[in-house]
Amino acid sequence: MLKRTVYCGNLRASDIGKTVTLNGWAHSVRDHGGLIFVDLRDRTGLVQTVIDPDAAPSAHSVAQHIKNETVLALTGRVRQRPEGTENPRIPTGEVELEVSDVEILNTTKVLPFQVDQDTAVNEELRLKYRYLDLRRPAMFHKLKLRHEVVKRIRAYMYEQGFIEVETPIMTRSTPEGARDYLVPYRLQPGLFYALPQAPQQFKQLLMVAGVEKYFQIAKCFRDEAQRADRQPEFTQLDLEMSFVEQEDILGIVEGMTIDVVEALSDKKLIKPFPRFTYDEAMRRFGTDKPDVRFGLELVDCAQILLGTEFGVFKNALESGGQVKAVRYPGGGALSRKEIDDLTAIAKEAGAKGMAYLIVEENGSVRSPIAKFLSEAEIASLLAATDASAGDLIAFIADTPLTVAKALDRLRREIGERQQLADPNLLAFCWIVDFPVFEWDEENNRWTFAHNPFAMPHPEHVDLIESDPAAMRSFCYDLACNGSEWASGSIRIHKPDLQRAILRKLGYSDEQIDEQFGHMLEAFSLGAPPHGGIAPGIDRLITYLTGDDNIREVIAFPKMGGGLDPMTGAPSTVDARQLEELHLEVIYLPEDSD
RNA sequence: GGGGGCGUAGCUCAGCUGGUUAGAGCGCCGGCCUGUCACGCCGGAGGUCGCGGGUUCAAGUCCCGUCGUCCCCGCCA
Repeated sequence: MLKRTVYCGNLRASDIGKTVTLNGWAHSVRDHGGLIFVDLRDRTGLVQTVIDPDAAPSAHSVAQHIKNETVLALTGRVRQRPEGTENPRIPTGEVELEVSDVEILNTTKVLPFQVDQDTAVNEELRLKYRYLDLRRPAMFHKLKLRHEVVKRIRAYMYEQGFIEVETPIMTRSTPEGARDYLVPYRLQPGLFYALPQAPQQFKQLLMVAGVEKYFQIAKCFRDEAQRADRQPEFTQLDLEMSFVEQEDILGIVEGMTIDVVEALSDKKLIKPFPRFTYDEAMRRFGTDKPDVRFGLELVDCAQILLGTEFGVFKNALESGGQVKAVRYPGGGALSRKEIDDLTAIAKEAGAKGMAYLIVEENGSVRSPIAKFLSEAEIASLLAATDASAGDLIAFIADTPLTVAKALDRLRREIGERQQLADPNLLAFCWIVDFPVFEWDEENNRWTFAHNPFAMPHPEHVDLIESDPAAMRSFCYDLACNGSEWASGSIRIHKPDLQRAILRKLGYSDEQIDEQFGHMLEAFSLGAPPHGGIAPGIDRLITYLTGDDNIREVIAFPKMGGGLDPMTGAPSTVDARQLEELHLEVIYLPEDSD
């Protein structure tokens, strides 16, 4: 085999005159009957090669069999392209390879789809032939970018004194959180390992072990329904530090994020990252992961509507609810149907309806609810929402949670429709001081709002019996453009407090000892104060590439049901395997659910 | 579990209010072509219109069911 002496994409005018060998794939072939042009591609890029029947007759006869994606070794002399035939669209466009020897290393059948074009291809087909999909330069660049990001993150973490430690993939199932993937235990019937949803307990135990600064590029597994930004297995930068406070963790992650984004992309950042408490984010944006690339903050109308006669608003306020509004710039031009669509979005979020005011060009107001409101109320509402001619103001009156949810949806919808968000901006922002508990209406019990290991604010610890909902913790999320990308907390490091929190979550002491005993014991054996965070690597890459689907930045992702059309996983297994694992598959009748 | 979109040639798609033999571009096969770069020109092959049922003189088109996939809700410490 003719072995490569240089990569295709690296050839430049400075190489003119050199005899080189290239290895790669035929990206496109242009056979003129006489001259044959082959654009040869390797992972660095393309270079044009020319096979001349007069200069190299034997090479030419072999080259006639070259088709797209034929695997080649080409030897020849690098030369300047004839004047007027340079290709300024590719970096190697000044030169070409004058081929003297052609070796066909492998041929190809008809391709399931063309790799030399950027036209959209059905995703299932791309995933079935992912190795072909990844040959496309745009896909390779994503793999490469991901590599650069992880490399840069590692360098940053090493520089900061972190130690990289691997934690087990086969571990113990945890009762809370997402559904676990289970691995049957062969040596004893009925026992299972679980794949980790995160290395949470291990990293805390590494702090007890005195590692002090730990990180890992960690695979995590959650058996939950997929979304565009969720895969059953995904990757996090998992980190934990001892003898630190919240500020130390935020500083490390903010510094790392800025370093990576500025080194590896052209995206703009807001520095320093804005910070909101959870309560403030909910009040101003209706969500704990706001897209702060645009304004349109929620406006609380309670003060204005204190004495209102409008039943819907009045009832909401009197029953402890809220009336809040969001401005839709230019929304006055919406048709009746478009307003109905907007209302449907609010209803899908749980709202009973959506009231609105439209400001006409002459300053008058058009609205189904105008007749229920006084002129003073309308004037105050317009002033409070900063409304101007052509705007629509959408109102939601309901419980605080529903108001927040509905207006968050509306705000995002408006932002998207009006293209208010700068696509070149990565607006990271911190959300801090999450609640410790939230009330689970469905199951009539307290559940944790963030994670069960988060340290409550010390001044709130006494509220655990009197007002658990008011307790706040040293929990923090880092959001970006409306999605969550990192989540962490300062942890509880004393057994008594951890036990008290778990009790409040409804665990009996027996259950606590059974499921968390090893943690509590560790905390009683000299656990240092510690905390950590875990940013999502896959999502970070999509921020940098602009992809809206996480599958685009994962080499071998899974489809919706967790299926891999390339390998056919998941698959059935031999009866003998099942027997060894003490498992029996039971097929329930169709309608048994 | 629920809602919505999509499913026509190897790939990407068009196919109107149902009406001759279901089309285009790319790819593939054959021929021509010595400066192209998505080379060009000529010719050709290739379709159970996802699957099943129904309405109709007639279904890619309308209806019902079903399967696959994508997005969203639920779910996701």
